[in-house]
Amino acid sequence: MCKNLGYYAKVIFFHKYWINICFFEEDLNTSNLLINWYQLNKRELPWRNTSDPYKIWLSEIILQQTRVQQGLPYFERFTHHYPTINDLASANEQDILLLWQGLGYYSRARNMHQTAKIIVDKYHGNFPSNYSEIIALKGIGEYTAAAIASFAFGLAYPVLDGNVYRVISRLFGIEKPIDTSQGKKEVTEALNLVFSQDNPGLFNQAIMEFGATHCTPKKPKCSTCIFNSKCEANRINKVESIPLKKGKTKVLKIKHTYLCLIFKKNTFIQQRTEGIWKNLYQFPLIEKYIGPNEIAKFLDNFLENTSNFKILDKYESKHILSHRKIDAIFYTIYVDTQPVFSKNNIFEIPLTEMSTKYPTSILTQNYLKNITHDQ
DNA sequence: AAGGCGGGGGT
DNA sequence: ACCCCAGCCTT
Repeated sequence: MCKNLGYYAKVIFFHKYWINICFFEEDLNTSNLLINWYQLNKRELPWRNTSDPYKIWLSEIILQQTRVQQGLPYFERFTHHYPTINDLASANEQDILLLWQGLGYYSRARNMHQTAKIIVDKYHGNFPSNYSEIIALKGIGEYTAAAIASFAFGLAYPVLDGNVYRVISRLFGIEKPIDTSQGKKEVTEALNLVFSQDNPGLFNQAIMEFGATHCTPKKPKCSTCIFNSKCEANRINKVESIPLKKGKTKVLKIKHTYLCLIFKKNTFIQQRTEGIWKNLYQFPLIEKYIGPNEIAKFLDNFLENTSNFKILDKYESKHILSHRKIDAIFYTIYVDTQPVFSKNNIFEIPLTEMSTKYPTSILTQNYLKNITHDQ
């Protein structure tokens, strides 16, 4: 009786997809097909061979909006430097950012550090084991909470990431844009129909792996697919256009000029305090293009004293991000007297420490590689 | 609901 | 060029 009520509720909600719903209600082995496929085709990954919630959490934070291939070396680095959550909690943020350097979305590292300290202080180093406490932690949203809950503690929460959006929307032929609340709701309901309450962790791993390596965004392997006969997107020949997104991330074009002043093997840097690359370090920045003949004027603005200078190098580079396109110029400038900056957030370090002790953006790292290569 | 937040790889 | 990736947070 209850089962019937649930069934009709689903059919009513999915009136548009009712044929598929009936099909999936009858065929209860969709999750089994996925799990069987997974056990035959899964990649060997280090975080799959542990039940340590710390390692699982660490891997999930690293993998947010990040491909396995890119995150893998970072996972190895972090588990090597910080084998337990206590090690991570007692580290300082600068060292953590240094280890995170190059991975992007640096708020992940800052939030991870904050959460580690909370788990040590409030939970005595034991990762909380229920969903509501897990999702309350900084940097953990619906996806990551479900992943940790199912992988580490065997709790029945389905994960919904980019892979799952794609697999489910194609399987059910959902054409509503998935970056709308309506589209998200439809995918969530459909996911609940095929989710395995008995093997939540295995099912979650399986459907994500299937999306990552088989039901891929471009050129999915439909001809050898376990769902070839029941995939609605395949049936109506819309695999390439599903899932649909409204999209429209606009790219801002901006120009940066960095002044790398060098005085007796030392240089001068500042820490960013907000926005992109927050808490990372950089050479003094002017947020527009400065020509070589304007350098004198800007040095006067930056410095309280005057100095003879010589422009050693002009390094130009373009840096592409998902929401920025930065045209940057780096000037390498030798000065012959000790600079005194009028801005007090600029401080002096040995130039060689810029690439070893201070976390910086890839943009700055590319410049550093360039000048050290020249010398 | 929309926009900010990195960097790399694929097509 | 554009799209996407084991998303989250703020407004």
